[in-house]
Amino acid sequence: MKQKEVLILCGPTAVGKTACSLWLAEAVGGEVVSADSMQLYRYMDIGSAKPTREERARVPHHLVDFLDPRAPFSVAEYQKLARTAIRDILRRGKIPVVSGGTGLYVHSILYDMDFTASPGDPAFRREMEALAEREGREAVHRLLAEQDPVAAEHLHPGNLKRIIRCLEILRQGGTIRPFRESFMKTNLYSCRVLGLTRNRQELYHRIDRRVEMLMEEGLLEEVRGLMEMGLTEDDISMKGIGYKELILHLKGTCTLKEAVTQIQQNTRNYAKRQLTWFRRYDDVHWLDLSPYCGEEKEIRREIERWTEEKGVSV
RNA sequence: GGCGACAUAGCCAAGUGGUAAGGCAGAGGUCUGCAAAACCUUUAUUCCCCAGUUCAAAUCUGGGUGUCGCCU
Repeated sequence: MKQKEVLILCGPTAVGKTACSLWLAEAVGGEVVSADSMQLYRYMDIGSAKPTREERARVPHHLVDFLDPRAPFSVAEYQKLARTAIRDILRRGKIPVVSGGTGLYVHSILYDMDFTASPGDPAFRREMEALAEREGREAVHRLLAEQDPVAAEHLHPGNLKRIIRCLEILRQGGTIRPFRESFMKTNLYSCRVLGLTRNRQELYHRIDRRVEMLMEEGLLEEVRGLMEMGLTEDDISMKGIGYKELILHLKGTCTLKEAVTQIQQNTRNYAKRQLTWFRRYDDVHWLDLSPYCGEEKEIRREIERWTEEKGVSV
């Protein structure tokens, strides 16, 4: 049986994923499948640091720039779309290169997560949120403890969102699997993971600089346009860093300078969380980009070396 | 030059005699349907310096240094 090879490229924001994903895809003759929860959306080109039209012309891209920012979306949907895209690419005899910084999205491809059992129930969620509002988060946590003590033990009472999700699953007759059990590798494909990282200080500098560049490219205008389309801070797409802060500024809550500083801060915090997420996988091959300052050829060679080592070829 | 206020962690700060709150940043972590989300843990052997009072001082006293404000 022919092995179904899938390459995964992960790493924090601003580490240099886009450039590397292109080199990687070009090196193996692959196609990029994005695992980024913001680049999904149309009209959000600047703030999500989407690959440019030219970059997308070099290599076919999937799951980028196709979703209306007003549409509801979730991992469950992503998993379905990503697996379909991967299947199609494999069918055409090409190698899928999953590239992205959204840990949960990557996880939904890497691991056997099953979302089909219990769909989301907005009414129930609102009801539970109201309960938490009235009687505190502990009350909701207690509710979970009554129904599934083991799950409750694994969740901190403060983590309302996930407690509600557990209650939702139980209510629909589902069961909550012990947390560690979900870490079984999917046998859908054989995955190889390349993780990009950088010296922390350097990464933070790159982030600060990039946010300034996004502003120069017209992020404020982009956000203004989205607001004119009717988007508000309540839309999922507008929870994205760069969008939520500028909406506040446009609504007069803070100065532009404050908003930009906040974007930089939030992006740095986000990058740290991404690293935390990806570090827990022990089968990641880490590539530290810091030593190659400005030496793109060197990085490209490193990536090619990795694909050769792994015996990946078209 | 005179008068006054202030000096506590990288930053903002609470604390007026009883053994250094809190927030932010930083670091580490959690993760099965909003994940660029949500949540958790952690960070000052010491309060500008020196001397004194006291069983006990970030807190009181004296001196020094620095910063800010006002006046000439």
